[in-house]
Amino acid sequence: MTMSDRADRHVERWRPVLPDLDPDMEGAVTRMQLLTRHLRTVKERALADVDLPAHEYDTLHALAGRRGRAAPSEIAEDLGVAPASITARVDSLARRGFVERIPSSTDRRRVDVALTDAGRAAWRGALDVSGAEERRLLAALDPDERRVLSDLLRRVLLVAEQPAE
Amino acid sequence: MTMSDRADRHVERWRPVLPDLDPDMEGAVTRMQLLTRHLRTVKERALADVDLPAHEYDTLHALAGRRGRAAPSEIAEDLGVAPASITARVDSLARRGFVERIPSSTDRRRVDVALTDAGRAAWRGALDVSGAEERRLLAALDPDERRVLSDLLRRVLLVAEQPAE
DNA sequence: GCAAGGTACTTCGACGTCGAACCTTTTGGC
DNA sequence: GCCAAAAGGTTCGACGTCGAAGTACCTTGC
Repeated sequence: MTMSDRADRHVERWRPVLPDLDPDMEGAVTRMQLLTRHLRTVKERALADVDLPAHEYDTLHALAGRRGRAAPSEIAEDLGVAPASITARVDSLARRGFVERIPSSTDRRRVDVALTDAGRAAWRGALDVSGAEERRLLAALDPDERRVLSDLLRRVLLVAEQPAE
Repeated sequence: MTMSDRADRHVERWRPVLPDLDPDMEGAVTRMQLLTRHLRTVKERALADVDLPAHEYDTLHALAGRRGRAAPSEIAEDLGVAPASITARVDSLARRGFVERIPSSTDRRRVDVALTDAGRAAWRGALDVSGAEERRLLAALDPDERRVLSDLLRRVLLVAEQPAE
């Protein structure tokens, strides 16, 4: 006697139209999409309180994951966005003093983006609020269940990484 | 001895920087995000082959889920986008003859959007290709496992639907 | 040593999205 | 009945994203 969530209502609404819909498949996919979207919007709101657009925070985060220094193309790769998008992000962050562009001395095509002290501080300050909702949601499961969830998703993701044949 | 996926590598790369990261939490969230993004891009490519932008397909799909007729605000609600975005979508679909705008006779503020025969045919034609990747990925799990996955995700989503306290 | 091709980043133009403002119509109080 | 408030849809302007073109530089092969 567990409660219905929005995905259950979604499946219920579609069943009359598409009778051979697998409720567990559609349910799982729908829930992943809803959860991903939910986490994104809650994170955006939380970061707005710290006056940091989500895409700028993500850029700082990617930099922090590379020890504070990376090429624009590396940031783009890590974040899964087009390299062209990084230029504007770095422009804003540089204007705010959170990063600097450091031209490479060995290869003059390259530009390293480096986190400043202020940038690292801004990142650290936003780190907690940005992940708070993830922790709140996953607290619904105990550690063993989270392991099971993570393992099931790994098996699905491995198929996604396999190029369709 | 199961294989590593991209989320495992992600967690591995971050552990030195953030030692108190829970691998299963971060892994589960990262996998949901990667899977959602993967499904979106594969769907977009598949629909492009049928010459139908994903956002237009989604609009047809939402209409089909309402028996072929709905108000713009209802479509927006179902798709989780702003009502303002629907106007342009309906414009394109109407130009292609897939929907028509039908002014309500009882409430002259309202405009119903109605699927035409051509629109329903386009939707039906795209329906298979749009869901193919979901079926391919989830075939990695057997039916019982999909049920477990779906149930775990439901419990997480139910917390998301609860307004933070 | 030099031309051809590749690489790294940026610029440009088109597109989809959104919140806010706008216009019309309807509803609710009085 | 009338007038203020709300509701439905569209328009507007700003923004972020992307692919493609552009620019500068490096590397490879001869």
